[in-house]
Amino acid sequence: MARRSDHSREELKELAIRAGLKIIRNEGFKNFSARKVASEIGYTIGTLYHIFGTYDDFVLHLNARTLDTWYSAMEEALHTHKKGTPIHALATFYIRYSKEHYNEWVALFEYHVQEDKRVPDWYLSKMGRFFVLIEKQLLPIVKNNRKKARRAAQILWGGIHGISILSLSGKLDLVGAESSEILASSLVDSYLSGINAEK
Amino acid sequence: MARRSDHSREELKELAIRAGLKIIRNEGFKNFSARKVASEIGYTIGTLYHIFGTYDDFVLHLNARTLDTWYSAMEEALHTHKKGTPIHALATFYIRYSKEHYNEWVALFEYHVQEDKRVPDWYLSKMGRFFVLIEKQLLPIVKNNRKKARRAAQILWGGIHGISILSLSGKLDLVGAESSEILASSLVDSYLSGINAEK
DNA sequence: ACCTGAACACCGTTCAAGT
DNA sequence: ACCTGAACACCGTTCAAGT
Repeated sequence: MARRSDHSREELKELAIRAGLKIIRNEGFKNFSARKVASEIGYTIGTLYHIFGTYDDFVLHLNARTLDTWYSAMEEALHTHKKGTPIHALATFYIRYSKEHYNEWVALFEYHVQEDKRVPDWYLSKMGRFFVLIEKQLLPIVKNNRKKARRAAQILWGGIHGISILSLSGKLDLVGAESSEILASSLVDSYLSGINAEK
Repeated sequence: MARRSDHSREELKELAIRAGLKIIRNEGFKNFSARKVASEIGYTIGTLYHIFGTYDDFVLHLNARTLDTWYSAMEEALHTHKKGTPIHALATFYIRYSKEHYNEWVALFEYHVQEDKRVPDWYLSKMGRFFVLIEKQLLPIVKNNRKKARRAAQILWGGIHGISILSLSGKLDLVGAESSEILASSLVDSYLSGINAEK
């Protein structure tokens, strides 16, 4: 038994990615497995390895898809936001999105490749787009100082990310529960106001 | 065969925690398993479950130990720092510590309990101490406004945490590599300067 | 060339059975 | 009461063997 030509390699890849994200979404990353995906799409585990090489590569492709979806939604949010600065719109969107897509978001940031292996460049550049987008919004605020904008983008993105993590993993619960939206927005306020006070 | 009274329940617990942290430290959280700990301390996997109840509870106890060690070191850092503000000292210490104890730190923040289960209160209060410590340093900066200090503590801790994560997981690599120390320090500078500009 | 499925070396979890 | 170790239902990974 072999050589079912039901699907091309590309179709198979797409099938596996969709099924994988569906499992992550519905059952959480903790209950995700390559074997579950195989059985879901009606192929064997061997085929999945034939396509993706290794478990880590498979997850990387799933996360890449999540990043693509996320980035599109973020651009959309940027173009349609009505009130507040673009930076506030992005911060608010981050918090809301990570809450609504909690399970995909966990897979995205809780998954670390082995210490000896490096994250591939094509994946890093997908991450990089987010920083570029924020940097662009920051430029007019810092008088077109690119270096300053770049640094601010990293700090703000990291900061909002951290607030989101602590909040979603329940680690802010005991500390007096201001919502992560308020914290993120307050971070943006104070940080931007501080960055302009310096000369 | 049974009823070896080589160790009391408490001794066994301590043995397991030390062995567990050793494995995490040396081989990473990804290669950690309860079975490895059992074989390391010369007991069976059944005994480990007898003591800790479940895998999740075991990891929680390991992370609790990490938090204790970390908190002590942080207090120490606060009392011995020479230059800069206390907040800067704490921020710098966070970055350095998470880098030096990377594997334990991954176990600490990459591990999420099941969505339906809540993080137990005794564990949350261990997390809470960090916020209290920061809050105390912030109070004089915000004119003894407790609410403001509390919010600032959450934002700064979250922010530094996020910068640390992005940096350690290699996600800032492509974006132009300013060190996480500089980013964290810059966050503190601008944020505190911004928080004081508001009235 | 493409896909299978068995084999391997692991997991967490449970629990009847020993002393 | 304390601890064992086998059993269960899973994993990721590999690869000879089929068409």
